[in-house]
Amino acid sequence: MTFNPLTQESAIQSKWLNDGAFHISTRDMGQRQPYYVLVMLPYPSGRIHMGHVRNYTLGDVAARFQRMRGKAVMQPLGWDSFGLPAENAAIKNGTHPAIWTRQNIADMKAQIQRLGISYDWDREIASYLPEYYRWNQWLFLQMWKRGDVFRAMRNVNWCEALGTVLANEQVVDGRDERTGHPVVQKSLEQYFFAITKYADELLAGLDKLDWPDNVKAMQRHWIGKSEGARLRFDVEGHDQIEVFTTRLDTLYGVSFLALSTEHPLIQAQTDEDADLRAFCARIKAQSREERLMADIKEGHRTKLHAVHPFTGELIPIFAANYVLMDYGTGAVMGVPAHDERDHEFALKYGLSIPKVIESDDPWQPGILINSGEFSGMASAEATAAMITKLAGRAVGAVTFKLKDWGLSRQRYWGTPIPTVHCPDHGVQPVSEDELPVRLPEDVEFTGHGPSPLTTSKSFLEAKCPICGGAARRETDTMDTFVDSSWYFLRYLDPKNEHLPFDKAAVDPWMPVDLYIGGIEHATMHLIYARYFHKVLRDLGMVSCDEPFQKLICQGMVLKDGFKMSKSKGNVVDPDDVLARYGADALRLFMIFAAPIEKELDWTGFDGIEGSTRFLKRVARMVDEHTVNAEPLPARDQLSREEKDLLHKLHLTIHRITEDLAVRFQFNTVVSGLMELINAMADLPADSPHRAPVMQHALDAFARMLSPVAPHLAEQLFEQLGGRGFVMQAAWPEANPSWMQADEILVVVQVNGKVRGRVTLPAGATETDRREAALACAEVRPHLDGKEIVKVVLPPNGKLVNIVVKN
RNA sequence: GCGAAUGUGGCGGAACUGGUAGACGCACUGGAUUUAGGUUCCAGCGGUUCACACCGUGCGGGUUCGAGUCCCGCCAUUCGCACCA
Repeated sequence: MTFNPLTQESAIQSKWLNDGAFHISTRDMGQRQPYYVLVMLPYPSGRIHMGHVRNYTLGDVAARFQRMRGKAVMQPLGWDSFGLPAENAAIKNGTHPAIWTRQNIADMKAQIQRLGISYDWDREIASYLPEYYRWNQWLFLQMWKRGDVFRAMRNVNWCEALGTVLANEQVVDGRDERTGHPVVQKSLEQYFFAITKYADELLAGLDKLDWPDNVKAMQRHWIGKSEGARLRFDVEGHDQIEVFTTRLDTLYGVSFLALSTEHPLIQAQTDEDADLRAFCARIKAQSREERLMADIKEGHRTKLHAVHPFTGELIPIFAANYVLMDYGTGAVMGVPAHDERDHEFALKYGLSIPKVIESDDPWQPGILINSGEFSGMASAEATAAMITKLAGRAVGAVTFKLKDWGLSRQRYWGTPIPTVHCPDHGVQPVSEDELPVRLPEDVEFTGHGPSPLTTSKSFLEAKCPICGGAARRETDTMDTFVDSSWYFLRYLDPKNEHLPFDKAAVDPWMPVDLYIGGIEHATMHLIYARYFHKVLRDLGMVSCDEPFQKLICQGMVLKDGFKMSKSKGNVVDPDDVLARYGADALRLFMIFAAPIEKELDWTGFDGIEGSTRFLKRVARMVDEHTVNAEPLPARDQLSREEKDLLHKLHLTIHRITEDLAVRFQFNTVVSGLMELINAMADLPADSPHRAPVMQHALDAFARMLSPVAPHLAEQLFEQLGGRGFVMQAAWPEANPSWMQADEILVVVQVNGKVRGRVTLPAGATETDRREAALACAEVRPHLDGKEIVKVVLPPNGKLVNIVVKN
């Protein structure tokens, strides 16, 4: 049979689908161990790109390999199908987001199916469907009951001209990216998940995960745990100010307090201090980028003074642009001698810089000086002593950079937040039996303007669950990160009409054994999903602590060194490649061309031509082979070349198995297969037991090819007389006795330089090796006239190093 | 600035516990087959050199019988964070 992927691949795909070969359920798990392979929930943009192809191929190689090794493999796919692009498309084309989304999903699904990925499509989910998002709402209500949801004010990007809120990516240089209308910060009351309650556990849990170190480092940094103390200063004529500091030991070095411009005390002062008011207004007007770019510390001296708790000295209070309201207490004690930022600030405003720590590095802890009774103590000791002495005015405290998760979006295309606003009872959750709160259909997409939800009469009218009176339905929708924070659990029980999922359905499969996706989700998605999982655990809905045991982050697919993008015009469409070369060649290239975690450069079609060449060569070799049912002859009857080939075969089985199961180094799986084919091609045509030896080798080869190039592997397996699907056949086992060669090549070095090679029987002793090495003809000239100091014989038996001196 | 990672032929990369550096592939060169192109097959392919030999894994040092691999100090690139008190 010729190699003709374009016609054969779809036929094989149909056979798999008709046979239900990708289906899995807890019931038919039986004695098999579970293996859950997951790829990150894709956004249905309508077209797959090479990044998807790489991602899905990597997952499928793992899934198909584990299936052949006898695992019960769970590999689902679904759609992250809420979000802004659908609304933008609706504005542009006048198509309802649901129609656009449904069509995109259908298109992308067809493309993915042409790749031959072994997804169990019966588990497909889509977050835009009420059957899915009702459970977002249900989970929100459970979290509301537990106090995991709260409402608070937060700044949003507000465009007055359009009367709407914009996402960060819609704001460029302080203006709406389309219309150019100015955008300002406006405070709105919004919903938050109290993720900081779990900050400590989210940090500690990282240690147990088999994740890339850089991702763990990014999460640790994001959580940003910082240990120190909170300390209250008295303020003349006002309430106390609380500061957070990690260096309470420097307290005698305080020469000013710096407060955020948004700090309540500063805000209160703006009424009577016009200059301060102007300063705060100017700082507020600066965009985030401007503040970062400027990189200059600015402050404004208020008329207020704090009192030093030990010395009673008066300390000036400043409003300063470098103090953030949403970290710590929004106020810092300025210690110019021992903090770089405070130092810069003090120099600018002519403040004193008293030195109170003796240390090699002024910014680091050391021994206290000029600090009253604490002088002479080490920093750590002094901190503890000061807390005691301050008698309740200071307490040890921990602060996190992690912020509570604001989930409100002022958008249409998302999960409606299931609450109502009652004039008498405030914000109330709707009752569970009212779910789902559906998105209304009677809406128009006019372009910019308020969310269509705010104009839908049918949607807005609701009843208060307390008094039954008229209430206004909440028009905020949920961040789409909510959808992707628990979807991997819904896959395990996708049709459940009573719960998001049944504990009994998810426990056998969780945690996910292998999660593959891009590094861009290192913080947000991967922290939110971990948080949700811990909440679900505390709700008694799952048993394990962490959702994703092993994580692999694939590198990007580039073209000529650049990220593929429409604007650069360097996009290679996977469909074009599929149409010319077929799925197997594309999959093979994706696996072979670079290590998983590195960038993969699509250098042109040369690479995939090479993959095709290899597959054709493989197909030809099987065509030229005559199927043979004889058992493999005993080892002592085989020729030297036959034994060499079988030796190579079993070494390769061992290596490929390790690379797939343990090392997750997939590119060398392909090079191993290539080496094996090269070795088979070298077997002489007149080799005495050629047919049974080749049968044995080709059979194992077809099985090992199957995860990477599953279509051709099916065809070859059938040609070789295999029964059923190769994808359901057993993975070959490396036979340890065949991994031992009869003869060993021993490298002979003189003073560490390779000078010769000798071949010895496998059972050669150290003495044999030493003698053979010293007798080796190529080595003799390097020994003549020299004194042999010693002969090193490493235990691996593959090398001899003769150390000589003149 | 802080943190992390990575530096190996023309290119992508391999070398698993310190033990033959450059597996495998791409590109390239020569040859065979072919009317020709393509395909396929054979051979070559780190540098200097006729050769012997020497040099060679970012640079400089160290440990070792032996270093791409371990240690110290630089340099470069990439990524992440970036006033986090």
